[in-house]
Amino acid sequence: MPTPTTPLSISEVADHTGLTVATLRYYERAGLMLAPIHRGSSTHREYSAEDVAWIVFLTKLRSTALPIARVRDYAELARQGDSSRADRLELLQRHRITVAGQLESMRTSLDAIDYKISLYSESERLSPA
Amino acid sequence: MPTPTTPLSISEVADHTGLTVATLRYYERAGLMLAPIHRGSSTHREYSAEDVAWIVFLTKLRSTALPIARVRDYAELARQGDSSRADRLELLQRHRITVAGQLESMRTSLDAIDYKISLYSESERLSPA
DNA sequence: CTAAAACCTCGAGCGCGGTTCAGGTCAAGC
DNA sequence: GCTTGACCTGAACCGCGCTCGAGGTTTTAG
Repeated sequence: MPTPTTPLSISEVADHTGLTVATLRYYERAGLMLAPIHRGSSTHREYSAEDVAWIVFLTKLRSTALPIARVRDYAELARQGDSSRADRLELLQRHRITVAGQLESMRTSLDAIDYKISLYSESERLSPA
Repeated sequence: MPTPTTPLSISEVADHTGLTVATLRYYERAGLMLAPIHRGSSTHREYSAEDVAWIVFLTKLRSTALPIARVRDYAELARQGDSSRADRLELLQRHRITVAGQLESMRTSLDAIDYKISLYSESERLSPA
């Protein structure tokens, strides 16, 4: 038997993911979900554990600055099933490279900022307030 | 004698910094420059070496996602001279902490993405195309 | 039964960070 | 001296990623 786990309301998912309910609805409209969110005998959304797991993962993609359009591409590929596996892998690998570059660039800039900070701290030491 | 070094035109600065001429003008209008760019016997901008050095540094601030409004704050402080040194240091240090957090969060998310990639690669290995 | 809280849709609005356009002025090469 | 390309200003416009508001329905607590 597959673990049933009672579905979550949109505000529960918001609490769990750190997104707002507005953002969750927006993401759905934007086609980022793997499947339309189930509505149980009402107009209210009921998120399954799988829905939530996907939202958590897509949030990680977003937090590494993957544009929403790319997340949608990924979701569309995923919806196409197994035949798209290679394409999905490639999308992630491409993104991995982009992120690595960003991290490196940020690290370099941070070094320059740290150097500037060290200059301030240095002259602070030499001529304290 | 202070190194005079012939001033640079806006497009030369653009080439040197990787910004566009439009962005350079936009930054100036937005109050990000330490001083208004000098105009030599014409309406054309003439960037000094100091101007360019500052633009390079502010670009590093921007590339670590410091909002333009904060860069302006920093520039305003710098214009106030020595009395603002402590405030400038604090601004940079605050930002430093923010960036460190961002880097850590990106790194964590990247790990999740790498894990996903490894899953794809793994099942690729088990059931190759 | 009722009132309040949570949910719904649709569409407009917003903040950020530039970018583009119109309509000129200026300067360097021929 | 004239053309051509770089430069100027001011203002409108854009893409992204949400966010908010209006107006209405549904669930839940008392």
